[in-house]
Amino acid sequence: MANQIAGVYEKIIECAKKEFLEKGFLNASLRTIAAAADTSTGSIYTRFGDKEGLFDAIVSPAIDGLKSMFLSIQDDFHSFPADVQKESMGKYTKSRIQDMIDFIYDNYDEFRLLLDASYGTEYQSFLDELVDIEVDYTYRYMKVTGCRSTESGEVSETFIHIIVTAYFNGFFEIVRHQMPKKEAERYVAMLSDYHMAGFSTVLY
Amino acid sequence: MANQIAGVYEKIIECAKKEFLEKGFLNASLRTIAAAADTSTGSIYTRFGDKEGLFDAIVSPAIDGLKSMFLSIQDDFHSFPADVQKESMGKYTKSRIQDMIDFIYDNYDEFRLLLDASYGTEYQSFLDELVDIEVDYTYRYMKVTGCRSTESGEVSETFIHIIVTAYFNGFFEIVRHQMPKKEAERYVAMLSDYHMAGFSTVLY
Amino acid sequence: MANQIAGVYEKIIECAKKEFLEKGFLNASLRTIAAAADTSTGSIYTRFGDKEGLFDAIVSPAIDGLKSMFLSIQDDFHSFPADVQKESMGKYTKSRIQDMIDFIYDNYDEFRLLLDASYGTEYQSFLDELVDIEVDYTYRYMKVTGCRSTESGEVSETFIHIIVTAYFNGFFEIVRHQMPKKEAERYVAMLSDYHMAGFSTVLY
Amino acid sequence: MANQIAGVYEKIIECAKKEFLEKGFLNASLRTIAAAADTSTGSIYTRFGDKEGLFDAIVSPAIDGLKSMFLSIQDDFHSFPADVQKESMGKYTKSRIQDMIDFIYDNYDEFRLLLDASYGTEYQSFLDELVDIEVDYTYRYMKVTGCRSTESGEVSETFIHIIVTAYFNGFFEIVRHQMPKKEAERYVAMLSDYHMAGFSTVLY
DNA sequence: GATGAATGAGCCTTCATTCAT
DNA sequence: TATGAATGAAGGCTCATTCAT
Repeated sequence: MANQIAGVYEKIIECAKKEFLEKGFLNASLRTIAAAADTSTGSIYTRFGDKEGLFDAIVSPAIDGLKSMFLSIQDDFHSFPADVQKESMGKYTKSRIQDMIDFIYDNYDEFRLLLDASYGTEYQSFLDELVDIEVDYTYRYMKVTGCRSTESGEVSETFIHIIVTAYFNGFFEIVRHQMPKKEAERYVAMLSDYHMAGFSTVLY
Repeated sequence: MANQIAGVYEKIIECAKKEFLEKGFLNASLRTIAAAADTSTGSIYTRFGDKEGLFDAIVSPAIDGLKSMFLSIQDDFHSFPADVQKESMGKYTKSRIQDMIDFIYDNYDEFRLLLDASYGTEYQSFLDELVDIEVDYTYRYMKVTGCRSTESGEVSETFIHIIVTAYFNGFFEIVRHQMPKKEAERYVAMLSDYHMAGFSTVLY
Repeated sequence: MANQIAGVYEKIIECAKKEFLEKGFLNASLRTIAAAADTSTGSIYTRFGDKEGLFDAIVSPAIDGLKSMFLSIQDDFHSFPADVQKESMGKYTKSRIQDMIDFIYDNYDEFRLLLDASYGTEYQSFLDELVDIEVDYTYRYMKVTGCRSTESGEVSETFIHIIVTAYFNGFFEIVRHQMPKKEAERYVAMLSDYHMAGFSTVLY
Repeated sequence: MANQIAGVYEKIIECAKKEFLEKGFLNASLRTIAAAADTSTGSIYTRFGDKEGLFDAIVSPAIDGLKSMFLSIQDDFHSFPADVQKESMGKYTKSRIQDMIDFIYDNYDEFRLLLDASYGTEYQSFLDELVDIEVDYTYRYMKVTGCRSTESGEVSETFIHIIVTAYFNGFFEIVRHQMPKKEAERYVAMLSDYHMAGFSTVLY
């Protein structure tokens, strides 16, 4: 059984990144990618199944990494006692967010792909998963801290969903705007304050 | 005089809406649209110039309507004396936002098109124009009300841009999530509070 | 019965000239012409039958004019006695050729159309008719002046045809090269000498 | 290894020749060609890139062959001493021209394509290259043999260009008129004499 | 006669995917 | 497993011409 030629996988990934970034998923051409990677279209299919599989391969490690990082951040936080959660929320969040920024800037192209070139893909709205996680934990947080806003019906689940989405959208502007990292860090800090304030208005 | 056959224009628009909504701009097929509308591809070209022209015809009245409504809201508000602006801001905004919601729900499909199916189109980021307007007026408001946050450099223009974008993105979730109108109204109200609070945190 | 609107015919002709010159017959668009002439495609069909008819209308007066001028030149010359023909040939030809040059420069665009933009048209090789006439008279001339080259078989009809074609092609380079008229006159003179010399080599 | 199916290339070429000859480049249809060759349009693109590439593939070997043959003829001749050039000119030319005729008749369809069906193609005026070469060498010849006509200004460059063009046009009438080869040979011989005579009239 | 919308075949080209080698 | 040619549907678009008004 012949093994796959070493290095081709990586080269395809590399060239595909470029092509997808340039033209978007829908307008990218597998032939162009194969040619740039000095290989055949067939070898893309062997490795990645199809066009979407290729996109997936590029992008899913970044997603998974971010997601699991995000999950562990949340888990850690929510394992604190309720009162600790309540008082450390702001501080804690801020400190851990830096890890996420680091991760994003270590995988910058992948996130640009996700945000700017994923139309036509299952990742079209990759934010949603992150949002869902955050929403989930927000609920737990509210329950634990005795926040009644949702139970009373004043605040619907959809609303929470939306503001969390807003938060993440805002967050990822650091990618969409291709901000230098230093700048990004300042913005995210302000954005957090901004949302924290909004949050307090709504949840109490 | 060779007039266009009555009703064909409307039928094309109607079928195009459906097709675009279903497949997105890029994947929509003019042939399919023409067939569904019982006419020829040529007749689409007669009426709309090209594929983008067709999309444009569907969507631009909605955009123009919303934009001009938005502009007049802003103009009205900013013609008040500074102190009136400052105290009436929240109330005023809320009352006029209802008009926008009404307008959006009167042109719901068009806005869904704009938000979910415009990839590949000049409207790819139709929000940006709205955002620009709002940002503009926000600056005027800050100047008039003596807010120093931007001048001091604490708050950069980019940041303002981003939070305004966040606000509009949040706002249009009522379309993306296809919320029933009643629900939408409540959400927007809360969203406004939410952002107003964030705003106060940042601008003072 | 409604008459055709005055001036439209001329305007169509004028705009069509421009379009044909620019794009060639095949790539020219009747719609473009109609639009430029502030009229409808239909009105082109009323006046000219079809695309080729339009080209024809522009170009055939120039052709007919040149042809009849050419014929009368030939007729005049060939009504001279044989000996007069023989000795005056060079001089006569030269003097009358000036008339043709004048005519061509008075209808310059039309001849450019004929030479550069007639592909796809029955005029693709408009020279041929002129050539045929000239060949005809050349034969008469040879018969009258007792030239035996063709009868002996040394010179075939096809050959004569070809060198006459060569002559006319050379002649019309004044159009293809868009030579200023003064320049054209000098060239044609030299070209005539050139061909006269070649002719004498072959016919005796 | 995915090789092209044997014989398809040739079959496409063959069918394309026919189609181009029949309808000219612009009006020829790739679909028709593909169908006639029992293959898909895509396979034309695989092999030839595009419509023009297909035309090119048919025609460029013939062009290149003729051009290089022509160049080597000229080079050989111009490597003779001036006096040899002057006296052997006629004889030499004639003998080598036979090679060109042979080559043309060995690639007859290709030259018909070039002359009658290349409108819309970069070969639209394939003669010009040949003419340029000839003009070039003509100048060298005049310099070497001490001909002063051009330096004195009596004969302009344009004029030389035109008569050389005339010569080549005359030459290729053997293709345009689809002359039998034997006939062609006789004609070309006479044409050469004819032009040689004209040439002497003008250049001395 | 004038209009110009309608027609619909036809154009070249591109593409993801398949599959014989 | 690698290759890359083959497929052939589908794409947007243009056009000369027709014909109802």
